[in-house]
Amino acid sequence: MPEGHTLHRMAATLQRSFGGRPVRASSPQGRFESGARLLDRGTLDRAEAFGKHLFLDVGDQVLHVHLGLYGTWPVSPAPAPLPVGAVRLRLASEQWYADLRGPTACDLVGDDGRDAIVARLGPDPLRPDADRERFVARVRGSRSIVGAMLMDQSVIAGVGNIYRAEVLFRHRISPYAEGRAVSAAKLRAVWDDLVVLMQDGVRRGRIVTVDPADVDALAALDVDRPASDDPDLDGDDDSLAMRRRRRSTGAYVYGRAGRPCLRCGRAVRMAELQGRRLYWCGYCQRPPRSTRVSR
DNA sequence: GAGCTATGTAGAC
DNA sequence: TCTACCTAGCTCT
Repeated sequence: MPEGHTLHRMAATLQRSFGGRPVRASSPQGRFESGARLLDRGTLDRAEAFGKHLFLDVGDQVLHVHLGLYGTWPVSPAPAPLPVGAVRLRLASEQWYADLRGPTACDLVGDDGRDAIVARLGPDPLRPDADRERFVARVRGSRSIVGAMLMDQSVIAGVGNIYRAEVLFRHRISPYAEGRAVSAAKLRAVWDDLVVLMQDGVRRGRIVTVDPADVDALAALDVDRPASDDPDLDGDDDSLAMRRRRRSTGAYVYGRAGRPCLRCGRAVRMAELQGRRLYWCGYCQRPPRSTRVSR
């Protein structure tokens, strides 16, 4: 779930639900008991995200949360039920409660700790104070491949595996192109696109990278077999069988290994890069002649 | 219900 | 480079 848009949305939700009032804090799991005691009955002054990091100012404490791969922190209407499973931190008010589960980080870091974390991060496309040119200069000044740089949080904060794959496809950039080989104009276009896509992700609460004009064509590509092959598929489009068949991920290339590229029809490729799965179209995103390597 | 996988990162080696 | 973190949605049986 959590790329940068998730954290920005979460910050806004926490601010809206708990902001300006004292909160009750507890650690039903016990692993954050001392921290929760320091937060308890403090007022949430501000919740904000930098990249994939979330910071809450509660009283004189600064809470730092990173959800990692599978952390969650949904806000639900009170009354809070008895905690189920490993709830690292529960925030509660008369109207709302929020159970934090499975985070990579949940610590009290203070202002200095927050500054140190933020200083490690590159510009975040979702923050109005972000410096696009810092991102462009960093990529242009490197021989690292752009597919790796987009996942490097010190280069650009908040982008994860889905936005990486999709934005590179949208701009027909090979993930294996060296940063210095990508033009500044293209990198500015990538940044501007990420701003739009990620803002949209904050609004919707999910990642949508396929242009409306392409949605139907892509969904058609991702139906496993034509409906005529199977009498069970008769009926409306929302039949269970149809939904099971429709494998569309809502992405151009992410999660579509082996399926046809919408633009050229060739199979979308997948490779492991730094322990993460990388998806791209080997034809639409082929590197420029001068830098081409066999892949 | 079991098993697999994932939008991530830090620390050990 | 490998592993821990230890959730939740999906697929398979």
